[in-house]
Amino acid sequence: MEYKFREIEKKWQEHWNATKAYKVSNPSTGSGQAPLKPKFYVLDMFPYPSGAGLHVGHPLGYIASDIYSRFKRLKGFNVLHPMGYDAFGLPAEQYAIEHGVHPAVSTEQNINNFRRQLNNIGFCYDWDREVRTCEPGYYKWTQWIFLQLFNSFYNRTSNKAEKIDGLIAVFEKEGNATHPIPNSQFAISSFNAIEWKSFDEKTQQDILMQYRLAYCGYGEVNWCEALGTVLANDEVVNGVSERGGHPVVKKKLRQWYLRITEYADRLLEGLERIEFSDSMKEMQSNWIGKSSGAEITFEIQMPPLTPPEGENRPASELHRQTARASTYGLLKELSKEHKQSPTEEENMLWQYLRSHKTGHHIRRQHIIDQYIVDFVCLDRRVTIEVDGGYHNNEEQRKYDEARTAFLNELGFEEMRFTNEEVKQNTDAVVEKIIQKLNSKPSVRKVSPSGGDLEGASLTVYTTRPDTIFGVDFMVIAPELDLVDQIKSAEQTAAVDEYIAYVKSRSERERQAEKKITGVFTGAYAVNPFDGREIPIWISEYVLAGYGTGAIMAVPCGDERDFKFAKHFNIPITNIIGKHFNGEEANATKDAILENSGFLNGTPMREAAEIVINKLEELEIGKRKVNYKMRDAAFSRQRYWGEPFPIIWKDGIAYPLPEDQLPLTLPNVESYSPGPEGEGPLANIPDWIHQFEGSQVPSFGGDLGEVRGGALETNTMPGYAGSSWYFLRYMDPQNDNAFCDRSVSDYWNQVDIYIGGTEHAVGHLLYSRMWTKALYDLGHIGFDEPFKKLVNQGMIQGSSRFVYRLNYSKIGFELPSSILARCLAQTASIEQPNYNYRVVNNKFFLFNHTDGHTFTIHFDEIVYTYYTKGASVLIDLLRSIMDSKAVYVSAQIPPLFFSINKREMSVGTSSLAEYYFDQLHVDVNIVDGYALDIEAFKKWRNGEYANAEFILEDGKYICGSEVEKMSKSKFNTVNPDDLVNKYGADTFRMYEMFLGPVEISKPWDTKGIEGVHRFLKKLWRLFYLPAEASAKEGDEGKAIWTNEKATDAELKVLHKTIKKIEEDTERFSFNTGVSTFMIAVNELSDLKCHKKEILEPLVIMLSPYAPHIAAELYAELRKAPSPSERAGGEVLDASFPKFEAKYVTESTKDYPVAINGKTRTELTLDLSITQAEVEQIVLNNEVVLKWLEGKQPKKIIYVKNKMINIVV
RNA sequence: GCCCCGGUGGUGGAAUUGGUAGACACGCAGGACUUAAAAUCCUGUGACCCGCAACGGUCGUAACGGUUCAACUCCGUUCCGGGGCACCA
Repeated sequence: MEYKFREIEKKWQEHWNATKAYKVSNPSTGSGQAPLKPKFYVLDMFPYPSGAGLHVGHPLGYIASDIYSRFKRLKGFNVLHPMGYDAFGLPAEQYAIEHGVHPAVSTEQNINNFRRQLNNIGFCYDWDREVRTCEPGYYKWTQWIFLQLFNSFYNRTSNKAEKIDGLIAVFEKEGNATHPIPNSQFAISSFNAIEWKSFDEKTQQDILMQYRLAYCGYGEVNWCEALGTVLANDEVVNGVSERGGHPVVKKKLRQWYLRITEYADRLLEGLERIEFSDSMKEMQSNWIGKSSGAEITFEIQMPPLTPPEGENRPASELHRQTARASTYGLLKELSKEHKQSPTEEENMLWQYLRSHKTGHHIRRQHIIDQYIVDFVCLDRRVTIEVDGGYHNNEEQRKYDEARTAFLNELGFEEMRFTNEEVKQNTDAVVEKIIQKLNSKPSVRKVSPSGGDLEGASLTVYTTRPDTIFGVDFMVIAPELDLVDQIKSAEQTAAVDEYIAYVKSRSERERQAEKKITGVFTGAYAVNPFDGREIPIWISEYVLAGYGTGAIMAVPCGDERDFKFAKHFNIPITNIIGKHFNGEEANATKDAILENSGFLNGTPMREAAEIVINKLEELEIGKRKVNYKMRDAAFSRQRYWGEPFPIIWKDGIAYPLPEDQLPLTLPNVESYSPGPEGEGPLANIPDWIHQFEGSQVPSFGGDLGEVRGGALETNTMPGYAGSSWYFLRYMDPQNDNAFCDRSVSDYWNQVDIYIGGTEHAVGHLLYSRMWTKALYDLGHIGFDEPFKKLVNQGMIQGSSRFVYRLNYSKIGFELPSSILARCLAQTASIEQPNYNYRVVNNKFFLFNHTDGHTFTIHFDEIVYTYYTKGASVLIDLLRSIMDSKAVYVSAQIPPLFFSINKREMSVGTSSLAEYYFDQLHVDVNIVDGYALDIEAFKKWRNGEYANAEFILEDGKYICGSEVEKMSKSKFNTVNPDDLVNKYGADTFRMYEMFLGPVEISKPWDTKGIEGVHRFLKKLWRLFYLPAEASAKEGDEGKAIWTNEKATDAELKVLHKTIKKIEEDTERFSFNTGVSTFMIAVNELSDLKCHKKEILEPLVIMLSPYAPHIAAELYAELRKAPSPSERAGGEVLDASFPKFEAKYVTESTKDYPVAINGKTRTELTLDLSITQAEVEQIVLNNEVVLKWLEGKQPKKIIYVKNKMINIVV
């Protein structure tokens, strides 16, 4: 029998399909009996079913995981090894836009194609567990989990996600004192219980939105008006869209976010408990980017105020810091207390005065000199007091009068109200206040450009507060509103121009830019410690989203700041003495500080603490732990994604009740965005308003019911469905829960997760966060999804290029030189009778003295010269001249030059690059580097059917480059073709044989023959090859025997068992394959056809080459006598057991080195001692020769390794 | 620019913990079998040098430097390639 892989593979695939051989059952379902086997969960990263289908790069990881799954099954585990599709995504929508095919349709087709291709390769997936994120039965639960996140907040005290109802209860009892708002920029920072209750629903919900794990905010997107879409960063190149080159601008849109930042510490901590590679962990922790330092507030320089008499403080402090230094410390505490326990009346009034509601900025419990006032508007110099009953007594009145007088002196006018007034006539009181405020002149600081400087200050985050005296300039992100506020009149034009430039830049470009750019705003900040004025710049390298969007630049200690200072000639202060050489920055922490005011002489390492303490004491800064990671944007202005189960009414987001899920995606006619850049769903009013009129329960129950408003029109991003899919595989058909808790308790974490490093910081962080949130909320019992991660390298494509002469780039020079050369070669054209000149930069116009003229196109000159040669060109010209007829240039076919002919034809390589278009050509019509010209002419429906070629050595040699494997680069190799030609088993083993799973490498089909030969050689251990049969009818006879194996054969077997087991366990499949090859080579040499050896070999091989192994195993077991046949398939066999006794050796061939260089070999007993070794070695002929009579200094003997003699 | 990974014969790669660099395979060359081809088998194959030959020598893991009895492996610097950088998945 021959190795007929097609028959065998088809037979077994059908058999496994029919017998549901890969069906995996859950402990509590099915027949009910709990599996006795331990579980093992092997998972591949979720594929996106692209229209291009599977190429040979995809199955690399799938084959690895398949081998591992089958191996674990042989080892006695209940293995979960599912597959499904991350089916929502941009490409399908893009395809829909371009071809009008609904994404659901194209996605379905793509999936079917994927699945067919996967089945071809013989994977052991339990297809009953397949999931697709775009199916309502799946995204129902994506939406459900979103609602869990929406209805939760992160409790920083208990350090976990909790129901937001609990937070509301706390607010009602004690305000937010114990749960500060995560977003420090939010208008309301703190409130007490009374305040909370006095807020209207909108305000309350706005506040709660600041806590929710899934929340709504605003973010900038790349908006392309021409394409009518939001673009990804990598779709924007140099400020224009990659497709079409249309302008792209930043646009602020309402976006959903996930509050992943609250999990930053736990995501870091969790890394210690999972087996990811160190580099992967490093990438994640770099992404999270935890750092500690300080947030420092710098006042922005004001036009000088007249200081009160006798006061000698810097003007900059006077505006806001109105307290007297001597009593400030005491009053500060008192002020805080007052703020926390306001009287009822004060609180009532505050609700009307806060947040600029009066049109003025009002502060409460503010310290002015030695007094605390209830409210003050510093701008209009008005104080407001709400008096309680005790203000009626005489002593108090005197005190109040003195205080009023004193404040008047400082320029403040005082307003007094009684509690009763406030309580009974709040509106009138507020009205009075507003009138008063409006009537007073503003002492507001206005920047020269007209910007409002009231309260303007600059907060920076720094990890090096110790360098505060080395700050020579500030850099703020150009997009901060503050820039408009502070820019000076002179700098306005420059600033605006720069901002326009930055708006056109992607974030990536801004970070990667080597060129130093920036503009001075004209404003100055004031160093709080020495009053030094520091110029404020804007530059693209500071991003608004990082830290506070502003940095303090210390050029002597930071390379980037240093270069910036040098470039713009900003003087540099050296605070680190000899550590700074003026040539480059030095980020040392070892220096003793100089030029640093009160820090002079302090080591830097101690200074940071001192500065932070001082900042906190002066209330101009605070200790701060910062994360580079930002909250994850969780919405897309797209159609093909999960709709949000959210209804908007009056600016409040109401969650859809769970019984309304799934909220299904409607059909659309067009995929263009809504009028304001919203997603395409905005164009379907019927869908948006489907809950109009129906009642939607609102929050908490006690707020009553809300009549439905409009549905959210954004959709969820690609990572929504993929952040939790590994849970759905466990319980894919469950309609009552995303995954039954008992089921997830059984399958638990993914034991082995296989995928590429490109997901290092996206998917892997998001799914870790979702898992932690689901864990916190009690839905699952583990908080890390993936116990062990194996990285898979990319299989790159080796692209081939052809070089087409670009006629449109041919100017006057090249054809002229060709013409000149030809004409010079021959006198046969009567040159005196003809002259020629160039017309339209496209033609040569020939003039004969007799008046005859004709023109010939440059292209034809060039084409004729290169394809037919100089003499033909001359003949052509002459015949035109002779005929004296009107000449029309011929149609010129495309002309392709073999790679090495380009440069030779045009002179230099840069000219070659200019004149020739480099085009990708399908690698499948190139043999090595030589183009199959006939196939090329038929390629792309004969687009190049009439092409002509300039060859070298009779061949067209292509250019090549290693690139990502992609259909658009025509460098994909389809696994189907290879499976057809060599079989799935060969294909699987070859992919593994290419090299380590985790290494990227270009695909090359060449070596696949070797693997195929190996399988054929294996086959010949079982069946007599035709040519070896002694007599007719013997061909393909089974030749295995029941003879007892020899020691040598057993040694081969057990050596192989050990190595295969180790290699498979550590994912070293390439060495595994070569181990099989070695074993088969050795067994062939031994002429071993013994069942005792072959059966375990076949079992070991079955994870790698399941079809051939199944066939041989089945055949072995039914022959030679039927009585010996045992039941069971190779799938459920047991992995053979290694026995050391067959492979132990008593001697070893030791390499003997002199000074580290191996000179000879010695076979020594393993039990030999150092002294014996020395004796033997020193009597060895080769050793003696190398010693040249010298005494060895030392003899190193490492047992079972080597011997080294040091001379 | 920042972060991570990689670089070994003509090619893919092996060397698992610092211990004989190049396993296994492709390709190539030569040979056997054959009318021939395919298939199969055998031999050789890092570079250079010496030699009739056996044997032997020198160099060699991107480049340079260091640690060590010993470095592909550890450390430092540089170069090159790949991945990621927040709306590709």
